[in-house]
Formats: sequence, structure tokens, C-alpha cells
Amino acid sequence: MVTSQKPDTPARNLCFNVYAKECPTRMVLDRLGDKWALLVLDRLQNDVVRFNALKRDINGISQKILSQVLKNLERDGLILRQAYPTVPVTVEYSLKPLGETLIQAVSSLTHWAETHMADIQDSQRLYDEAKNSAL
Amino acid sequence: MVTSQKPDTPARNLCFNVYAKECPTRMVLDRLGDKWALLVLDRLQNDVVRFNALKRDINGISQKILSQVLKNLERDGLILRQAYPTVPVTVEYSLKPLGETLIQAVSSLTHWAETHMADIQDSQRLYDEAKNSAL
DNA sequence: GATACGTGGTATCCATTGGAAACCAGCACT
DNA sequence: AGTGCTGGTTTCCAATGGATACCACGTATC
Repeated sequence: MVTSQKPDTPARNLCFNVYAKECPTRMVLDRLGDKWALLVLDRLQNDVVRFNALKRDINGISQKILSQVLKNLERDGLILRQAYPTVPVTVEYSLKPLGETLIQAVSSLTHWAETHMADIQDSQRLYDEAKNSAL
Repeated sequence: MVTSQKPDTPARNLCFNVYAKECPTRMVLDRLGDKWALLVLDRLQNDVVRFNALKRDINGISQKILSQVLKNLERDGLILRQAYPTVPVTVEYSLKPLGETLIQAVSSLTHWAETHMADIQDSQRLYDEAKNSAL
């Protein structure tokens, strides 16, 4: 049976393995497995956007989290931060080539969320009703 | 009670819009924007897996979080939970059709992480070195 | 001159969440 | 009688997240 594998014999023998705790790819998933990062990347698709514009567009994000997320994405080489010494400082964020390669995957996630929302809501309603009738 | 004025006219006027705070699609992103959920879904691709097998395979996940994630995914209609009244209870988790439609997107994310890890590490090293030399 | 505003952020506080470990019930094996 | 395995739940504490206030800077307004 394939189901139960020992921890020391991983399913994949790739150089990088998302299932291994120590693997650096997990750091990437930690980063991407963050709704705000997904939304920021999605918003930067096709656009160059300034800090406060991102804050306005991504409804509900706090400044602290936004600057944190942007800093991390910049460190990862996914986005470019460009500051211009204008009157009040102007800072523009845009996708770097590495980010462009990622946007495909991110985009299909957000698109999936938008298209299958109704199915999920139906399922949740059924689930909750079953729970309540059982009580 | 509406909190405040709308900051600006939103970029998209779709029925479901991930950028809107009140939009249900955000709940989906909250769920998917969770490294553990991504890993669980990825692990269930092509396999029917039992609770403790998932716990073993997904290195580092705690029992509490795993059962929580599984419960949520089941509620969303993405996975199927089947319990058999065997000697010690046997519980099998598998993808439901809705989950199958999602796995493509999830899979490309985890695959992206595995293939572009080296680039990210390079970028992080450069970033940190620049930071340190600036100090 | 003082005041207020807009920019891109930090700093601070506190509620929510996450993880480690302990505990549970039921039964099989020794 | 004690130990182990199953799939969880409970408990406790540290880490994270979000709301809010604050900052420096220059500009416009009073």
C-alpha cells in the first residue's frame, strides 16, 4: 500500500520536496500560503501599483501587513520596489520576471475561487444543516 | 453598520471579486491561503490517504491543525471523509470532484515552489547581503 | 509662524491563531 | 495488567494579525 510511508522514505526523491519540514520550498509555501501575498501578486499582474493604491484596492489589508508582505516578496525577488524622490515619496511596486512566472499559478487559484464559490457555499450549507440536525 | 465611505471604485465589477472584503471568495482564499491546506490537497492528489498517514507524510503538521484543516476542506466539499468501523477506526480522506477541479491550480503552485526555489534563495541572499553591507 | 495634509512606512497594543504535548476511548496483542 | 494503535479533542502558551497611533518629510493653507 502506498498510503503509509515512513517519514524517511519520502514520496518524491526530488532535490526539493514540499513535504519535508526542513526543505526550503516550505518557506516558499509559507509565503504563498498567505492570502495577502496571493492578492498582492494578483493585483500586480499587468500593473505597476503604488503603496497606498494597493492598500486601497486590497480591501481590508492593514498597512503593517502590506509593508511586511511587500518586503518579503521583494526579498524573494518576486516584485520590484522603486522609490522616486518626488515631493511626497513615490514608491512603485511591480512584478519582476520571477514573479511573472508565478502569476500564472496564483491567477488560476484566484480565478478558481471566483468561479467555484457557489459550489462551496452550497456544500457549506449542506454540511452545516447536517450538523445542526444531528444535534 | 457600514464602517466608512468606500475608498474608491473597485477595479473589477465581477459578481465575485477577490479584492472586496465582504466577498465570499475571500473566504476561499483564506482557506487556500494556508500552507497546510495546500499540502493536504496536493498529497490527496491521486491517492486515498488515512489520517495518520497524512500526519506522517506532511512533515511538521500537528494533529490539531490537521483535523481542523480536514474538517474545513470537508465542509467546503473539496474532500471526502469516510470512516470504517474496523478494529481501530479507519478514516480515509480523498478528493471529491470539486477538489479535483482545484488540484490543478494547487499543483502548479507547489510545483512552482519546487522548481524556482533556487532563484528565490539567490535573491534572498543578495537582498540580505545588501542589507548587511548597508548597516 | 502654525496648522493641516498626503506620502510610505514603524511602533505599540491586544485579540486571535498556531503548535506541542497531554489526554481520550476502544480494542488487540503480549 | 500493561502497551500500542487508531483518530481525534483539550489545554496551555508563544507567535502572529489587525487596529490604531505615530513618524519624517515637504507643501499648501490659514
